[in-house]
Amino acid sequence: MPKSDHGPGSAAELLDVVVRLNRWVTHHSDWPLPLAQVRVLSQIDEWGQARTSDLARVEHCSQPTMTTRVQRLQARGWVARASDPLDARATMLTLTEEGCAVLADARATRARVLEALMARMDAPERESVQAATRTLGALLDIAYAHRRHEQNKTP
Amino acid sequence: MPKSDHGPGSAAELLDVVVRLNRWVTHHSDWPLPLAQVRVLSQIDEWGQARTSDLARVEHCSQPTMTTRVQRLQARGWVARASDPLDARATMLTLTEEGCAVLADARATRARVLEALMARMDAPERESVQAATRTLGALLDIAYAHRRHEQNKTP
DNA sequence: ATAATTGCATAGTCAAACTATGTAATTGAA
DNA sequence: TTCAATTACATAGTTTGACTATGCAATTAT
Repeated sequence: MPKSDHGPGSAAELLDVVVRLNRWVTHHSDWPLPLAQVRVLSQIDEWGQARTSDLARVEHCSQPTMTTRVQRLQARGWVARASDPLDARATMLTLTEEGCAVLADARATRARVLEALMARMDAPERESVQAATRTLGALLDIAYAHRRHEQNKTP
Repeated sequence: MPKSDHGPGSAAELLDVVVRLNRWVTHHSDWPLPLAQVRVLSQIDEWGQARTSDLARVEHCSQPTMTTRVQRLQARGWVARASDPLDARATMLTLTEEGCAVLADARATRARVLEALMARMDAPERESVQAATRTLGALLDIAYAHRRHEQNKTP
């Protein structure tokens, strides 16, 4: 039993559960690739296209670090670069077909681990999981909507 | 819109939501400490006490790496080591009072970010979030129960 | 037009992870 | 019991990878 504990239904508890679910799935899906690279692929996929500096910001790393990461992904043929017609300084990064496939594979590998768990649930429990997914999705929508209100912060 | 997509209510979607929620909270709570160290504290807290090699296993790193991490935590006075009376080779790691406080602080910092989000929800929505927390907790219970059945794997 | 800014790349330093190996304690077999 | 095998952890040395500082080219502002 953990020493520290928190009330039921609290935000802290949700975070705790989310972190542990993440960790469990990561632990039980052996994936040869560095997770940091997969996250970059995932971000580019989410945005359709992205700039190096944007990726550095969301990945919480410096811009040179992201530059080298992207170079590695490009060397593997998973990311393509095209110059932005509106701004010749910037380079728009997109996923290649192979990059999409690798990302899909990574996601499927992780999903299978979770599916194996859900297979041990009965129908109403699985329905609860789907409801939970929708609920957390709604929470994320609020987060992303909220983000736009605070984009002018002091650096 | 992302190129790759998956069906609603699927395990993949749950993982996606969970990862993004995690990332959003991490991104919006500025914490001066390396997250890897907090995760170690969290694991020791979860187990009450732990060995270096156990922590290395769950943290997906080599044993020497975990040794140095633990040494850093011990140097900060957050982790205490005691020799296992049943096995003089092993050292049992526990959280100190300060370590507990640091961990609680880290969790509270992250929780506040999520609470700010939930404050923008109405009562029934918050109730849904609590239900989601319980559901994912149940999923984790299945995971942890399942773990005991596969502890004799081929390395 | 020129200064300031922005986006990315490169250079160099440093922290941190890994492999290989060593030491001490425990377990098992002859 | 005694000696080999195993286990838990620590140490040494190498290498990967992240950061700061800086440079160059394109863009924006005055």
